[in-house]
Amino acid sequence: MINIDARSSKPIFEQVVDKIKESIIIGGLKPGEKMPSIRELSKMLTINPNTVSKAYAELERQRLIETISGKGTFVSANYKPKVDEDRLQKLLGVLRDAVIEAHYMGIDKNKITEIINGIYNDIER
Amino acid sequence: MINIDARSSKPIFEQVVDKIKESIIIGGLKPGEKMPSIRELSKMLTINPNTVSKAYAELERQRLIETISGKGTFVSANYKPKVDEDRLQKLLGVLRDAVIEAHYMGIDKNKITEIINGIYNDIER
Amino acid sequence: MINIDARSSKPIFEQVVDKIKESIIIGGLKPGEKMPSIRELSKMLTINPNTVSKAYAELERQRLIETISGKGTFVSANYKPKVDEDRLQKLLGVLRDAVIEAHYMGIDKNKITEIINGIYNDIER
Amino acid sequence: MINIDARSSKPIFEQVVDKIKESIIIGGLKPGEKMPSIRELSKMLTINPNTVSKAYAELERQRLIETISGKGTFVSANYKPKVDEDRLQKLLGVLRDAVIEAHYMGIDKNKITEIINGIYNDIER
DNA sequence: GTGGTCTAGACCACA
DNA sequence: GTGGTCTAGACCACA
Repeated sequence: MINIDARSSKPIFEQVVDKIKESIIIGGLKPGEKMPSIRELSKMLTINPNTVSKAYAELERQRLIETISGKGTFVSANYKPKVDEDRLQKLLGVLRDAVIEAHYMGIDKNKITEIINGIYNDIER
Repeated sequence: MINIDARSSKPIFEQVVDKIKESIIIGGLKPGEKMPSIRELSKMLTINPNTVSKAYAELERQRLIETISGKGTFVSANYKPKVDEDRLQKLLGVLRDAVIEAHYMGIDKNKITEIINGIYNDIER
Repeated sequence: MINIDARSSKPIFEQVVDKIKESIIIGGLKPGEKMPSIRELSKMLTINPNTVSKAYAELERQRLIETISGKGTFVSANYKPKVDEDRLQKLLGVLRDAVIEAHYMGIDKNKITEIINGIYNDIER
Repeated sequence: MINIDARSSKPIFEQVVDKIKESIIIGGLKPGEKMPSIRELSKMLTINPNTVSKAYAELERQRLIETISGKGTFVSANYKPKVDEDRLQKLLGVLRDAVIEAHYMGIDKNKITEIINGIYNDIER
């Protein structure tokens, strides 16, 4: 289930994008499966259809979902990982900042490793 | 040295905050050491003094630096890690999103662990 | 043979129109030849009959095919090129946009000329 | 100058994108130069700011322009052509369709070559 | 029913 | 002043 945190500084459309990406990994949404329509999802999340539309557009750009004209939106059946250099640099930056942030919270390397392991346990089966 | 990327989507004041936090960990800035004044740093980075001011305010809020009126700003000599629940949750969220993002780039758990190790090697001595 | 890409942003009926126009040029469909019925073609392509109907209507409007009531639909035997001003302007616009797009992909005039030649080799005999 | 054709089937935001791409090639907009702000351009074209915003977002995605937080949007100083396979296939498809369309308008290979030459004369100096 | 586009209007953080 | 996000509401082509 997708739950939106309106107080978060992360934009709503981005929360939707991230939650859907997570759902696909966890298996809640399966390759080829039909996504809820923009109108349906906007009602489920009580957010504006335009916001869902923006999230879907971003997911389509990343090739995670595909739109079939007049029929709806579907989880891509054949996603291929892409090694975009810019995205990689951004990821490295985010991880670096996270490690620094953790340090000032008293979280050391061992605890970070534990956390990462926990995330993988949570996501993979 | 601090280098700012004006084209980044990360706000400049946040870049300054993060770079200074990194400097303190790496040891470029030492506990008790005097920080450059707002005017000095704004000239060094060719950014607006208000932006530096905002960064310093944030660092002070986090107790990483201290301003002694009439004397200047100093790296805190006795920083104590704080485990604010909100900050912790945010960190967990960032790491989770990073792992998901990595997954779609074809970066698996082993590579993430390598990357984390690399960051610690880079930061700690 | 006609292959339809449901994921394409080009509407299916337009794909059908374009493929048939191409078939006629290449010679797969000859002047005077009987076209498959709407129902037949819709089954062959596994698309909605309404969609084929729309495509046929467009082709008939362009005088490329003719329906003889009770007998079926036929490739026009005596097509005469028309230089509709609107269509010409549209074509010029499309070509201009294509050249601009090519430019930003690092494709120069010589390569464009090669590509155009390749298309004519592919289409004409 | 950018002029919008409201009756065109090409979406307004796409017309803006294409016109700006053309302007950059022709030299009306130079690398590093400041773009009109979203509000300014929306007034100039008498279209909604959101529409301009969408166009700018697309141009930024294509790395043709860059946003500097709080300062505005600028033409990228160091654009590097990208050879995205999907974009290339789309370009080939567009050119193929254009050639077919031209054929039915009585425009042959020689005339197409003339037209292409004309476009390059118009665009390059 | 489906997604795509557009307008009008508002709010916000950043510099 | 600048761009980014979001809502409300409308219209449209496609299947």
